Amino acid sequence: MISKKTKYAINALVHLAKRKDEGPIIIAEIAKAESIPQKFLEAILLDLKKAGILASRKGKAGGYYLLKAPEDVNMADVMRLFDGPIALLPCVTYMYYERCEECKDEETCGIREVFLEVRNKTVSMLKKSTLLEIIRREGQQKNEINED
Amino acid sequence: MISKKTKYAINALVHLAKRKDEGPIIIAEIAKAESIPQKFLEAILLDLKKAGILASRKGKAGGYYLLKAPEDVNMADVMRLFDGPIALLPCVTYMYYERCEECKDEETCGIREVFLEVRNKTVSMLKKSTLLEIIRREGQQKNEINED
DNA sequence: ATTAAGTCTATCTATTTAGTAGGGTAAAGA
DNA sequence: TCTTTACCCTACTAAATAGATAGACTTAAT
Repeated sequence: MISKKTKYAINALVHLAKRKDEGPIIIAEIAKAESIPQKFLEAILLDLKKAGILASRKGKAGGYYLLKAPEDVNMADVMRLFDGPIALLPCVTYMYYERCEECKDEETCGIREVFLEVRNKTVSMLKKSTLLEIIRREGQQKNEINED
Repeated sequence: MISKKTKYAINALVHLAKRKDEGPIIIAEIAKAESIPQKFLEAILLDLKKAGILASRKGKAGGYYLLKAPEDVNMADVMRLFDGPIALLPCVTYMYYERCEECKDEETCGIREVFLEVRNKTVSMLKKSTLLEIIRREGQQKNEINED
C-alpha cells in the first residue's frame, strides 16, 4: 500500500494538472477540494516543489502550479519521493541497493531473480502512469479487479 | 518492500522445498541455515501451517515439511498472509476492499483505474512466482536491474 | 519416564505513520 | 504600508506495525 502522504500528493497533482492554465492555486483551495489536512498538504507540496515537479508564487495571487507537463509526471517518481523504493526487496532496488542480511549468495539467489523481474515490470508500469494518463482515464473506466 | 517476516517465510519455504523428500526438518535447523531468529521463525512456520502450506510433526523426529507441492506455493499467497493486500490502494484490493477516504467518485476515478491495472498485473506476476520457479532460477540468473 | 520437538501466551522496544498546534519569516500585489 | 500568501521551524501526540524475546506448556517417539 502507498502511504496517505503519497495518495494526497497524487490527488493534489491531479488537481493542479486539471487546472494548469489557471495560474497558481492556493493551498487552502486544494486542501478543501481534495479533503487533505491543510498543514499536512503544505509539507507535501513543498516536497513536490523541491523535487522540481511544482513551482510556487508567494504573496497575493500566489499559490502552487505544475512546473512539469502532465505527461512528464509519473507515479514511480511520486511514490519514490514519499515512500522510497518501489522494489519489494532491498537487493533489487536501483538507487537504494542493500544486501539482504540473511542472504548467502546473491549471485545465484532464485528469490532475487524472481523479485527483480517483478520490480522491473512494476517500475515500467508506474512510469507509464502519468498525470495525463490518469486524467485521460477518468470517466472511461472498464477494468475490473481480477479475482485472484 | 516486503517485511522481514515475509522474507524469512520465503527463505524457510525454499529451504523446505529443496529438502521436501527428507521428512520433517526441525525449526532450529532452518533457523540456523537461513539466519533467522529461531523464536521469530517459530511463529512464522505456525502461520504457514495454519494457512495449509506446511504441516508439522511434534516430538522426537518431528519438524516441519511442505504440504503443498512447490509449484502450488506462490509469492502472492505468502505475501498476503504476512503483509496483507498486494494492491497499492485500498480501493483496488479484491479481498480487503476499502474506499479511499478522500475519494469523490470512485466510479470515474482515473487514479483508481491506473492503480487497478498495476495491481492486476502485479498479482498475476506474483502468482507465477512459485517455489518451483524460484528454485529453477537459482544459478541461472540473467536479468539486471533496469536503470529507471 | 525421558527427551526432543512443536505450541501458546505475553511482553517489549523502536520506528513509522498520520497527523495537530503554533509560532515566526519572506515575498508580492494593491 | 497592509494584506495575503508561501515558507520554515519546533514540538507533541496517538496509533499501528515491525521485529523481536522469554517462559511455560503440550505432544510424541524411544
